[in-house]
Amino acid sequence: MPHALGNIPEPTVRRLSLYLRQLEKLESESQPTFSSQSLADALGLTAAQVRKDLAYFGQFGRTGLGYSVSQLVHRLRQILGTDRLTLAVLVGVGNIGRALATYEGFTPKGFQLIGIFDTDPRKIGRKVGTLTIDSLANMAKAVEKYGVRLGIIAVPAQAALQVARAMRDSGIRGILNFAPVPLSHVEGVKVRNIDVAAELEQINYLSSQTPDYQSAAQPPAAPPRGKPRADRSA
Amino acid sequence: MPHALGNIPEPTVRRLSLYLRQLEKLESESQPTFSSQSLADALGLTAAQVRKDLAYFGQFGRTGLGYSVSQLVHRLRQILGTDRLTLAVLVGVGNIGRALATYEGFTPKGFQLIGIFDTDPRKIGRKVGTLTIDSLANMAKAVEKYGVRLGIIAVPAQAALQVARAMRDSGIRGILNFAPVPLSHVEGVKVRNIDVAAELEQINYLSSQTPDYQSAAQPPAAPPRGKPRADRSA
DNA sequence: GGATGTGAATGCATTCACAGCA
DNA sequence: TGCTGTGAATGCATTCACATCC
Repeated sequence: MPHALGNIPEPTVRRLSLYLRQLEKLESESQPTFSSQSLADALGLTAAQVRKDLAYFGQFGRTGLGYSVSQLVHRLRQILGTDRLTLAVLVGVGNIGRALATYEGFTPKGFQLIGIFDTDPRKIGRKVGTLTIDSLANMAKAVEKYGVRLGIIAVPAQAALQVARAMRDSGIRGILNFAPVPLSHVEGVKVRNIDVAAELEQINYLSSQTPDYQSAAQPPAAPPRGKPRADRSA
Repeated sequence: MPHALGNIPEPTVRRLSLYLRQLEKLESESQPTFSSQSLADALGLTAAQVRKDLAYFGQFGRTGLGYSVSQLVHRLRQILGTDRLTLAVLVGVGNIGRALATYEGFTPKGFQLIGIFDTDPRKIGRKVGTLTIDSLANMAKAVEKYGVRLGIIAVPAQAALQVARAMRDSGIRGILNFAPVPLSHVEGVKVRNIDVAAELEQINYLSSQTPDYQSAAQPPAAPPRGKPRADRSA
């Protein structure tokens, strides 16, 4: 049986995207197979972790031989839902919204932005890339009409919650939120928050905890002997 | 003793930013104190978790009374290093880079972009916001001169690793990476990756695992009785 | 009564270590 | 020999539950 799925730990799911990236690279280099060790090395993880992650959704490797790149690419795309086109809308065409609206990275990954919305009357009607900014009031209609699954929020903080609910109520299933308010607990829709300022705070904290790389001009204080430790931050 | 610090779990650090956000909001509403419960509710976490997190760096609450908003805001800023100005540079002025260069969210959080760099000769010399795009070759000089701590990478995937190393070698301590390559294991510098396409994949996966909110017009299948569960995604 | 701080218990994710297969 | 798949062991983070104090 092709494994139950359904119960994969979140950290694993997060790594699947990384695996897919790396395997696509191998595919473009015509590498037919890979080992858990080689993939782990490329990403700074451990081989056991890679194996466990992949084993969650079936037995793909061949003992002694490794995994087939193309097979895994196929399966990972299936799991992440990028083997077919997924539609998305964007709300909020400010700085970040504009950048996202013209981002070329979506299409090759199986996502397509089919509508961009704002409430500012001065913006409505303007073109951004190939899309024309529409009134937020028309979002629900578009979502229903095209069966849009994902929403991207790039509005100011105070408007975010309201937009998130509107998206959910119109049938959207998942939200990527760039507004600096955590929307994780909005009921009925999966949200992931990207907060640039908060990320900077994190790095600022982390980097103040570690010694200066410069001052260790010598090989940076030989790692305290032991198996490679995976770095959690990713 | 004001607690050892130095050993705070990463998930906790990530939440500190959220706490700070929320407390700044309370401060602007002139709320003098808060309880672990109220903060937890606002963010979709549990009270015990908030208490544990805060207890990592001292005893701030008063039994029976709660915590002082202003005291905690002060301390959190200290910990996250946003009580003083932190300088950053940006490399790669494409779509996303341009948006970040004009993002107004940095300053109020204690970060300041002091230089933007690119390798494209057609871009060098152009102004973006208040800054003028400079040649990447001049980055190291600027970093040393001003003691810049943080770097933001917004270049194409294949250039990212090289830029990261250049940043590290010039003395930068932490990197926020928007290029779709994981740089987590670059030695000598703390990296956090933001990969928009990967985040969409995550949401796409997660949202395909849960039932449709619409079709559950009834109270969505009464949560299987139990204490509130914190949502990990944040 | 209300709310903190914290050991103890639980629950998960990671790592180990090895059997098994090509 | 090389490398997977996986139970067992470890290591952490979360949650519980309660002593403690205003």
